[in-house]
Amino acid sequence: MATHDLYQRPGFLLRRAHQISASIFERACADLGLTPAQYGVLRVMQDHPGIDQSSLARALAFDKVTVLRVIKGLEDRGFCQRAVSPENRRQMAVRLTPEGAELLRQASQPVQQAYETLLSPFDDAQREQFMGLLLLLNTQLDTEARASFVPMSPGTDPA
Amino acid sequence: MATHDLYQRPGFLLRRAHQISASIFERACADLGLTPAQYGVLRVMQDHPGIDQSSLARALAFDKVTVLRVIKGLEDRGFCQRAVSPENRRQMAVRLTPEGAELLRQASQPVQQAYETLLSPFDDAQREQFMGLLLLLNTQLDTEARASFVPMSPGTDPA
DNA sequence: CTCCATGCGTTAGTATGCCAACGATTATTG
DNA sequence: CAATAATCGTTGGCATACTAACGCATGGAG
Repeated sequence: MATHDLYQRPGFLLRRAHQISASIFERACADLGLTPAQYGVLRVMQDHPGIDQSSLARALAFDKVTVLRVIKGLEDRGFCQRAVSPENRRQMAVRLTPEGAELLRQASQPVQQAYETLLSPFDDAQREQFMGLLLLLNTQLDTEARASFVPMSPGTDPA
Repeated sequence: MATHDLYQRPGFLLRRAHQISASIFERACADLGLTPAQYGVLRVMQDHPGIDQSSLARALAFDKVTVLRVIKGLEDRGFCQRAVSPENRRQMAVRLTPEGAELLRQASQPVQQAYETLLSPFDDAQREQFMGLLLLLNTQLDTEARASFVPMSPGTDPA
């Protein structure tokens, strides 16, 4: 009878939890005008300067169209640059501008605060449980996507 | 240093888990062309015939604009009807059509299947933990929203 | 009864997330 | 080398999700 109580369905609770999480993040970073997606994209750019857009999308399990739009928005605001890759003319190499790096520095504190707020209903043991279960669900059900992406592989993180 | 590993941030894991959950649901209900949001709206209509759009939105913690568009889409496909409430001309009373009720019957099996797939990485104890933690997070962090809505209150569910 | 605040539905705009399709480029394969 | 397949970026379209603002109806205050 799992279909009876709508509010106890895992899909419903997950959707709502994600909604709350995004809301907390956006409120914490409202001064910077930073959304969770934008933050994720900037973080990957920071760790992998010159990464191409499709690899960036795979790294975050985002759609490449979504990443394209997020990057364009960040570029318009001066936080990153795009240039055709010299190695492969199909690819656009993206990287942070100094302004983008500065934005990430300024975001560090509010992001940490959002993290604390989101997990505030839990004690330490529950936090560990929650993260572990989420990680298990993600790794077990995550077909392809980030599987092919190797973060921190040798030669991928210059500078 | 919680900001260091992007992939271990709860917000990232929640977003990804929600994404996976929605994907599983949509795949299971692909034949019916049913999304999680549409299913939720239909379920509330079933439980509360004649409910107005804003109350429906609060019941699901949806935005009322989102609910409006979902309902219009369902109306276009013949699964629900909208009519100005005789009691309050500001409100639109929505209810299932027989086709909508039939759709919900046909969805019952695939929805159950999606539920099973989503929780398949967990054993029974983990399922209970996971649901409990999600419920705790939602209830603790859910300001207003569904708080004002009383499902199954006397006089709210006419035949 | 009249003014005013509130609530509802709607429109418009922005941001995420998906799929399908296209041209361009690269890799593969015969 | 030439034909084919695969990949990348891009555009367009659809479905969520939010905010802001507006017209309209209702309820309450004076």
